[in-house]
Amino acid sequence: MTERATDRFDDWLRARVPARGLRPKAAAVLEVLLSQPRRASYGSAAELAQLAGVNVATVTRTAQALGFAGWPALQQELRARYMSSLSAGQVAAEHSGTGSPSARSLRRDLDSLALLNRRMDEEVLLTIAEAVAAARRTVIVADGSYAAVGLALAHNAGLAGYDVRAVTSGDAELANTVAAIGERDVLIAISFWRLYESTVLAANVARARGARVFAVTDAASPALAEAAEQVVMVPAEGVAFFPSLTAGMAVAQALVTQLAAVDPARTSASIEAAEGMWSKFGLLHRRPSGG
Amino acid sequence: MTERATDRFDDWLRARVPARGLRPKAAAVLEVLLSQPRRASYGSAAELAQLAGVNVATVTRTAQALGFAGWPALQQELRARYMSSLSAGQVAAEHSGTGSPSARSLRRDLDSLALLNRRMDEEVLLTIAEAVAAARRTVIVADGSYAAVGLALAHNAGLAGYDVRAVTSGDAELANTVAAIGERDVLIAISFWRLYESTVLAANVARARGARVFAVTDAASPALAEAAEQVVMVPAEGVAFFPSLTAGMAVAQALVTQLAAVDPARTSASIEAAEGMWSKFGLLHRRPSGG
DNA sequence: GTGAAAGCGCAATAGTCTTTGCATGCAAGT
DNA sequence: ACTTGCATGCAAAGACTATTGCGCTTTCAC
Repeated sequence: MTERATDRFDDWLRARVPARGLRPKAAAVLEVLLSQPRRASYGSAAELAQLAGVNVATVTRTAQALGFAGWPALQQELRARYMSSLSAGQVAAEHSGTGSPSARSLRRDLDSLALLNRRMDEEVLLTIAEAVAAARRTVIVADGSYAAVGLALAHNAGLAGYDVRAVTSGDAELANTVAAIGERDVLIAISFWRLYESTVLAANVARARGARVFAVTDAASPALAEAAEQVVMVPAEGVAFFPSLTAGMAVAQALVTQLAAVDPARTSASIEAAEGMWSKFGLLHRRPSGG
Repeated sequence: MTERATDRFDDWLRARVPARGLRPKAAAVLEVLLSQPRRASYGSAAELAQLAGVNVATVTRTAQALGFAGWPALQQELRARYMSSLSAGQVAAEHSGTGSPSARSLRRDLDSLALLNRRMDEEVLLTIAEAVAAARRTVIVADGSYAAVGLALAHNAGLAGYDVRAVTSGDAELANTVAAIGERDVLIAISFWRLYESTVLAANVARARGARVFAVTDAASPALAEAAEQVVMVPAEGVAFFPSLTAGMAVAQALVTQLAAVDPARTSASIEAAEGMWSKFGLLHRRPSGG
């Protein structure tokens, strides 16, 4: 299957990690390699270093630690693997558009979503959806711009009839909410690009309290992966300075869709109730059924 | 099919050939570009020269003859074109309704994004970006689950150094904010599926007060289209009860990317300042750089 | 057949990228 | 508390890449 292509890419790279493991900064470099293969396969060592938040030298040393002669050697292998994982599927395309930043951004998101589509393991999403469905309550931790994804997830899950709350407004609220987490609860940590200290902390505390913890991220940081039962990897590479939230949003959407399928009756009832309320409050401009 | 994608790629490159044609050696270079795009997009000018049986200098001159500054410039365009022609093809893969709900959701989003990519008029995004850049302040109205898109837009635009605020917490706040809107302001209304009454009202009031009004929506409702100077149409069809926010998020991302390109210096400075603050406050788990 | 013009390779130059030696700071163990 | 070892950043060195000026060679016109 096509899905295996990217898996092979990941596995291949991970298999080269030496027995004694990787130092923190080297691990950071590896994360970037896995989460942004395109950029890594084209860019220079210096560019990669900046993305990983390390010095250029560390990139070279990481390449050597992975068993390559240096960065160019690693990059060459990377190119071959990544490209073949891309072209593994049917290649049919229609592509037009000029090089304006917005057009490039759209194209990039399309690429990322294609990558996500192939890489995504549905089993993981199913596991998370079932956990949320079974939970007493679900808390979503999402800081920075990722808050948007968390909010969307919480909103729609709520609509589907589940108690899902997004914590997005700072450490104080986060502390209070985490304090109330218990054994029958679920915590989902959403984090792209930069990992906030408080997110890791919240995940660890929740885990210690017996809650089930999941993570949605663009790079499997050891700190987060350790606390999480399952990690959903999402490409978040953007064309400008900002990581793209598009693929993350697609995952949120997929998760809610899966959640809605766990107990269709419950979801239908919940949505019907919500629609009733909308009408009652006169919120909508054009009504669902023209009423 | 593959041939179609390649045709596009070929056409684009051939269209850049100057009127008076190419000299023999330059034609040889072009031939290699067309027949081995992968190698060309990764390799150096010297490698390409060897493949074409010409001198390195000829490669550079051919790039210039094709209207690029030099080989690196040509290569960059080549990469973008070639890569997207490859991966956009994944979109055409398997339209079947099989698979888990989450997998279907991802596929649907992928389709939507492909559609968006084809239909999107970059001119509109450019217009909006420039309006926001020129505005004293920008207000984003986004209720319900669309609030997520609005928040993402506001957050990233803020990071890029512009005063963009999302109003998402109800009619009271909306009323207050709209009351402060003036001639030099911009309002962006985001609305999918359901159109909230208050959104239409806000758009009309802002328009009446002389602000520039734009809309992002999945269906051009007359009420909103009337108030808006430009309407961005976004596919938002989901597989379950919920409209998908993925394509909307992609538009937000594209918009911010375009905005960041309006005044790169301003954006860079703003982001640098933000990064400095993150370090100062110790928010991040893995720091950008140990320095 | 001769002169002019243009293509093209050679080689020098300027710039960039990778690697490595060295120093520093942190952490673990005595 | 001191020492030792290791990870990491800094900076210099070395290698490579792209571009451009220069001159040779081919081609076409008269």
